Amino acid sequence: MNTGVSKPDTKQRILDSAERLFAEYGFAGVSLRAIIADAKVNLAAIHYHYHSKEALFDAVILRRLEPINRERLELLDALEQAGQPTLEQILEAFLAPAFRVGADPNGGQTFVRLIGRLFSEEMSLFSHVIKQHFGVVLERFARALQAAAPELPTSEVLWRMLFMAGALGHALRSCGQNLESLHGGLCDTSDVEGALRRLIGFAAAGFRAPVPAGVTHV
Amino acid sequence: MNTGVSKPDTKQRILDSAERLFAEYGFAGVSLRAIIADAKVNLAAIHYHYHSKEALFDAVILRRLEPINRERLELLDALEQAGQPTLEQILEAFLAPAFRVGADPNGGQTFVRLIGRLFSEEMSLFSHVIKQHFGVVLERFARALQAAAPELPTSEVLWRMLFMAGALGHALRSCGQNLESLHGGLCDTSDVEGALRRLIGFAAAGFRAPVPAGVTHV
DNA sequence: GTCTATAATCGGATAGAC
DNA sequence: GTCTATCCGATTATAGAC
Repeated sequence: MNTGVSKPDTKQRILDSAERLFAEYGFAGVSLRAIIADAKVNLAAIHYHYHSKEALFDAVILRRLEPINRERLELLDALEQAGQPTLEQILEAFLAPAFRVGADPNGGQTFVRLIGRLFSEEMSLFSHVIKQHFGVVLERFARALQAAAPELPTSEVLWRMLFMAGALGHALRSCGQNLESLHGGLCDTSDVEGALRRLIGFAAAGFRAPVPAGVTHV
Repeated sequence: MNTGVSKPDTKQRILDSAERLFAEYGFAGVSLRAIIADAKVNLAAIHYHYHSKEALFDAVILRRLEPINRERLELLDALEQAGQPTLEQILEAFLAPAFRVGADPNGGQTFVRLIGRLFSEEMSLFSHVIKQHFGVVLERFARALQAAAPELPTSEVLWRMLFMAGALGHALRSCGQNLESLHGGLCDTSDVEGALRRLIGFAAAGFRAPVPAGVTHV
C-alpha cells in the first residue's frame, strides 16, 4: 500500500489556492470558503490540515520564504568568503532569490506578489516565526552593506535598506500585474529578470548617494 | 438657530475613525461596526452620511489625497516656469506633499500610513475617481522626470518611478511605526523631514544610475 | 482523512419611528 | 439627522458520522 500520499494531495491544493488568493486580495480579503471553493476541497479539511486561518497563512508564507531567505544567506556567505563584496553583489544576493521565484512556473509568479503584500499586512499577522526569519536576514545584510559602504552612518544604512525593501515589495506586487491603466503599458512587468537588474542598479546608486545635509543620526 | 453643524460632527468623527482603522488593518480588515464603536456613533449614521463601505473608503482617501496631488502639480508647475528643474527638485515636488501630511498633528500621521497601504489594496478597490487622480499626476511627473533625465529610455523612467513609489509607500507605512523589532531602534521613523531628505537623495541617485546592460525596452 | 451538518458569530445594509 | 430593530447572507470553527 501507499504511504498515505495516494490522494491528489488535498493539503497541497489548499496551500496553492490559499497562496493565489492571499496574493490577490490580502489576508482579510479572503475567506476560507473562497479557498476551499478554489481548491475544490471540503471546508473541514482546511481545519484538519492547518489549525486556523492564520496558521494557514503562515504556512503559505513559510513554504516559499524559508528557501528564499536560506538562499540569501548562502549567497552572502559565498560572497564574503571571496573577499569584500561590492554593493551590487550584496544587493543581488538579497534581491535575486525573491525575484527568481517569479520565474518558477509553479505558482512562483503569484507568490512574488504575496511577498510584496506581506509588508503591508498587519504587523501582528505575520507570526513570530516569520518575524524572526526576517530579523536574522536583515541583520546579516545590514552588516554586509555597512561594510561595503563604511562611510555611511549605521542609521543611514538602515534607512536605505528600508527604501530598497519598499522598492522590492512594490516591484514584486506589480510583477505580472496589469499596470497599463497607470503607465500606458510602457512598463513590461512580466520581465522579471529585467526588473531585477534594474532594481539592483537603482538601489546600488541609492546606497552610494551622499548623506543628505542636515539629517540627524542616532 | 444653527445651520446644522451644532452637533460635535458625527460625519467628521466617522471619517477620522475610519482613517485610523483602515490605515491599521486595511479595507477588508475593518468592519463598519469597528468604525462606529471607535467613533462612538450609530451604525445607521455611516450609511446615512456615506452610502456604503466603499464610498466611505473613497471619502477617507480623497479628503487628504486631493490636496496632496493638487500641491504636487502646483509645485511642479512653479518649478517648470523657472526653467528646467533638477531631478531633486522634481522628486521633492512629488514626495514632499505626501511626507508633509505626516507633520499634520490632526491624523496626518495615520493617513501617511494609509496612503502607503493604498498601493497594496485590491486594484478595483480604489475607485475610478482615485485612479484618475493618480493617473494625471503620474503622467505629468513622468514627463518632467524624462525631461530631467533625457538619456533614459521612457520605459526606464517608468521603472524607476515604480521603485521610487514603492520606497515612498514603504517609508510612509513605517513612519511612526514600531520598527525596533526589525532594526533595533536605530531607525528613527518619527523623523519625517529626515526621511524625506533621505528618500530624495536615494531616489535621485537611483535615477542617475546608468541603464543596466542587457535589459530590453519597449 | 474526508465528509455533512450545524453551531455561534459577525458582516453590510435597510426600514421606519422619532 | 439620529436612533432601534432587524434582515439575511457569510464567516470561522467544531462535532461527529463514515
